[in-house]
Amino acid sequence: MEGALWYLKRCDLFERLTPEQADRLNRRALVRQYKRNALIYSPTEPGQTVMVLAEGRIKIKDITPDGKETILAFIEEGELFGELALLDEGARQEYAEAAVDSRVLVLPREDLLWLMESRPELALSITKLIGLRRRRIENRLRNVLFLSSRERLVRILLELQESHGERYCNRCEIRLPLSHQDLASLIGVTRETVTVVLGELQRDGLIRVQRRRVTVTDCRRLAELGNGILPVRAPPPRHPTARPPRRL
Amino acid sequence: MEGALWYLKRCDLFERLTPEQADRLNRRALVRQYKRNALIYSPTEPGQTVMVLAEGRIKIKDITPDGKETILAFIEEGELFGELALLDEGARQEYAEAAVDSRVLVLPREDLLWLMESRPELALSITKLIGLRRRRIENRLRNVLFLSSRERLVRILLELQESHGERYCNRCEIRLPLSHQDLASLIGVTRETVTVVLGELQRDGLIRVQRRRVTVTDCRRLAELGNGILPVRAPPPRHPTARPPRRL
DNA sequence: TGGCTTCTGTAAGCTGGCTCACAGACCCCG
DNA sequence: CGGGGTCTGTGAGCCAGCTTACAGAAGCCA
Repeated sequence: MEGALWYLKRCDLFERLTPEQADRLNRRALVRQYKRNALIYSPTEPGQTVMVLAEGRIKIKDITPDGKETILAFIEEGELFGELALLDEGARQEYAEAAVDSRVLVLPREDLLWLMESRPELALSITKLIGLRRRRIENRLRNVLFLSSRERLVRILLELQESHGERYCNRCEIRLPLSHQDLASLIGVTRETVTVVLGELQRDGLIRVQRRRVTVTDCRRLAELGNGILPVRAPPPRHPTARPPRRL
Repeated sequence: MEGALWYLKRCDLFERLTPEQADRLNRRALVRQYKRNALIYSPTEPGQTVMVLAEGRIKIKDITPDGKETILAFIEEGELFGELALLDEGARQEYAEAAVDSRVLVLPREDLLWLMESRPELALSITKLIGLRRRRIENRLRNVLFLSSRERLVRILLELQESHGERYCNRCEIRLPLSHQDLASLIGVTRETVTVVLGELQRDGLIRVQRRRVTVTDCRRLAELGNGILPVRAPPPRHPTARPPRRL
């Protein structure tokens, strides 16, 4: 019962609450645990709560009736999610699932709305959060509309590196379990296409691909590719006379 | 100079301002006029103002370096736009242009931020606005990823009818000048594809197409198409023995 | 009122990415 | 430690929508 507060305080949004505010949230918040792949909420469920990720990683996604999946976002520790429940109690329109074992703080929307009323600067922060995510989605839309699968893949890797990467000099580990299918769902292509393009990028020495794990091995060059500084090369001839260079 | 206030009051967001609030806005707001196709702001410009459309129609769009265009939204009279300037003074990332001759109320972001601080319920309304538009974009993304050009066109027509339509029973005029290119930019296909599909829909008696003008002539059936109640038919055989039925 | 520009209509041919179909690698759990 | 899921790799064939290329219609303005 006091765990909630402890987690809350670690989230930038909820620094410096007054004692009453902290107390109310502490009384009303819940901490929940989810195993990898467990469902946290689903699209038809009315949004009555907003969540903060205390520990783990969350995948926000959507699935069509015929089983095709889009991933809208991955949530990092300390981030808010399910925040559109603040707009109204309508259906969530998306799934949230634990990408790894996770611990989640659940806040009733009324309490957060109440808090926003009493703390305008917090309300503004949340507005900004929603707006920034909107910009991100708008960008995704642009990418889907205008870029080839290769370019989209490069950009999503850059984006993931930015928000979920651990940087060492010119290399960067993406701290998310990422299957080819996940990447495909992020950029709107098939798994097979991702497999091929990842293979090419690896051959070019830009990234290292392991099972459900991607490491950017040349951040600089990848960024240049993504920004159109380097032309995004067409795939190399598929059957060169010599063996393609191996890279471990 | 007192025009500003008059326009403001007609916008739901700004009802019931206190005299001081009204006064401050009135002093700081500007009214600007734009001719059809005039540019209101552009992507690289830092966002220092938020706007309310007093009269006319605004097109929010984006263009790639090689000239391909997406339309993100059309703005109706009384609606807010350029609202992401509230997040930060970063680049706007989009164009706003007058779709017809328009009159726009320009509010410095600081004043609106100040107003949001002093009126939590207005801050919340703006948050909702941003959030609702985010949902709309998320939907667009889903559509682009998962639907055929035909289905996307049907859905965008339904959406436009909802937000910009004038309804008479089972028919509905879309009160926007809409070229085939515009529709193409809304759903992410080429103009030629739109021309063909519009032709089919017209032949099926669902819509009526005139120059830069679309009328839904059978709202009910169109809605059923869009919701997957009716199967979204493949195009009819292109060269039937008999002439295709003419409809005026 | 005539010329220019924008918008619409049509069609032939091409192609990036999808579908389908396996095969082998890896991993977790019993 | 073995067997069934899950993930990755590859390739042949297909197809929706793009590209390219015109042509006529409709509005605009000089």
